[in-house]
Amino acid sequence: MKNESIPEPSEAAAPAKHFIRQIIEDDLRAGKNGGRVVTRFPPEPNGYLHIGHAKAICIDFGMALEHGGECHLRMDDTNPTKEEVEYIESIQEDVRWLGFDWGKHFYFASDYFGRMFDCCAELIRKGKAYVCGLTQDEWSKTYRGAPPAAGQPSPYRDRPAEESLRLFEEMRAGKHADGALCVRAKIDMASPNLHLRDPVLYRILHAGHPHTGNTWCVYPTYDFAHPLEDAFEGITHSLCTLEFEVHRPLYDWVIDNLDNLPSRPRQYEFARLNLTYTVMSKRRLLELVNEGRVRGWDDPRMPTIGGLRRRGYTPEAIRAFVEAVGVTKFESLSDVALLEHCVRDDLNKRAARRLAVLNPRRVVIENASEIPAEVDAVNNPEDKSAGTRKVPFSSELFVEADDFMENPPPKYFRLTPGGSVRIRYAGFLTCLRVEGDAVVCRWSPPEAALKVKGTIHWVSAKHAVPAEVRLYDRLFSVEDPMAKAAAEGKDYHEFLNPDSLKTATGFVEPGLAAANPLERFQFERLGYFCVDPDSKAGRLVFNRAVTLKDTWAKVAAKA
RNA sequence: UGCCCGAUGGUGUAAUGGUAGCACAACUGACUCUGGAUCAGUUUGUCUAGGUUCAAAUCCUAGUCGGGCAGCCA
Repeated sequence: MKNESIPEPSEAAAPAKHFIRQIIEDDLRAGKNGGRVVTRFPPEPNGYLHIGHAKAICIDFGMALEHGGECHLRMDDTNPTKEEVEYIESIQEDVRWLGFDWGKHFYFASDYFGRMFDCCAELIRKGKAYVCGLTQDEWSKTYRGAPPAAGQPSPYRDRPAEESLRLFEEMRAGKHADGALCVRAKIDMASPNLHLRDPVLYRILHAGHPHTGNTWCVYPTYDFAHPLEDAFEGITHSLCTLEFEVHRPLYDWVIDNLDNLPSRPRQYEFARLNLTYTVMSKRRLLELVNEGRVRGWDDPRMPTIGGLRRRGYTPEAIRAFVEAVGVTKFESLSDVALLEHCVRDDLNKRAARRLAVLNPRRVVIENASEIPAEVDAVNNPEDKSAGTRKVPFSSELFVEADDFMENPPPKYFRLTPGGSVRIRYAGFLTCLRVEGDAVVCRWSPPEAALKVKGTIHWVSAKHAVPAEVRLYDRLFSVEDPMAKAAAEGKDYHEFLNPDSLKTATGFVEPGLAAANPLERFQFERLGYFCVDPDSKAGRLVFNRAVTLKDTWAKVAAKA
């Protein structure tokens, strides 16, 4: 049935074979890991997820999904002094919203504390780890050393295994204060890679843990815990960001020096996502919230998943963006315009069209007796199945103030004195005169087929419903606020965009009064908008996700 | 400073020794009851210097620039 001369459409749509896809597919071809692909997304529950995490989520879950594997969601909670339960819920919500499913594979690193303790004891028994009594200060100032110079061995390095084992048990039993002792791997004090100079495997932390409570007062470090978590869960491809590259030899050391681990995971690193006109670090985002620069973690200007969701961005758009950005080891700065393109591209196909006027100008129709009571409007020209709706019409309209000019510049295609325009779905208006704040017009039916160059949107003044419309723009006015601040010795706050939020009180067509929170629409000729959760019956609130492309704005800006 | 990693148009990426391609952005034009969408087109690129090779973005060496590491953070 297939016509061989027509190329497979899937070929053109095939996603880029980035290096991680390449590795996974090579492994599969070579029959590694029994043909299984198991990945994991391991957030530390110490903050809200942002679009940078979305990239990692799409890669972690995406690679598994694409190759018939599974992806585990794992809370990497090895440091009770930094983590909070509050975030565990929101992380799950965000991953789910992005469209990914971990099935039954929801784990906590802390669930493995018992096994990890045993692994550490095994290393001690083998003479590959020891309990060290040096203070942090002594270690970093006099023993660790700084490359190219080698470090000096800890005086405790050759402590007999039995003694270390006994002390390790005492650490667990709570007999020692925070920092008094720690367990170190015995690797190489002369290594040019500092992570191999007897790194800490276990430390004492007398702190309540959000998940294990007071069961433990010794906790494994990331470097010891992570390879174990991966091995315990049978992870095949442990994908993380570039800053862990130098940790990989230690990751491998842990796995290679332990017997009876159930699997042999491999770590691969890719570049994290950076976006223009925003900041991405948890610390900076927290500052913006705490300083009241934004209204909260889910403020629609924030690059958090919660913020993007509230702004009206779709999971599909975010996933398309991540795919478009690609996966490499190059630390790049991606243009937020590409994200916005993905949002428009998705919403154009799916969002129902509605009429709304943000900055009203009153129009009075003189031949009121000739006008219809309502008109038919197409819900989505990109999707016939969306159907049509009735929109009430009357002799008094609101149009956008920008759509009328008494002294128009050249190439202005909208309403002008003596001129005519089409009004969307409802025939034509010809401007007769201006009377006070009102533009007086004569109405003509669609059949009149007046020759006009423009179409403007409108709402019937007596039927329209008032709405608060929040117009968002970029949070910062420069592409790379952190880099610019560093280069110019300034504070990044100086580059905050003072106009990142403008509020308009507009009017929307009456059907919109019944819209649900987070429902998305295109307001014709204006952009894509989303019902804010603040919205209530009688007090509608919309967020602008993104404007429509506006070529007139460019022409006007040049003139 | 030592080690590790990286460098392709304005931005993000592809090309796996054999015609430097795609997307976004920008700019033209066509079309249009959204100055939207769509369609057609244009501009712009292999960090530098050597080497290997019939042939180098790709391999080698050196340099330049950028990023990372030097927590008992992750």
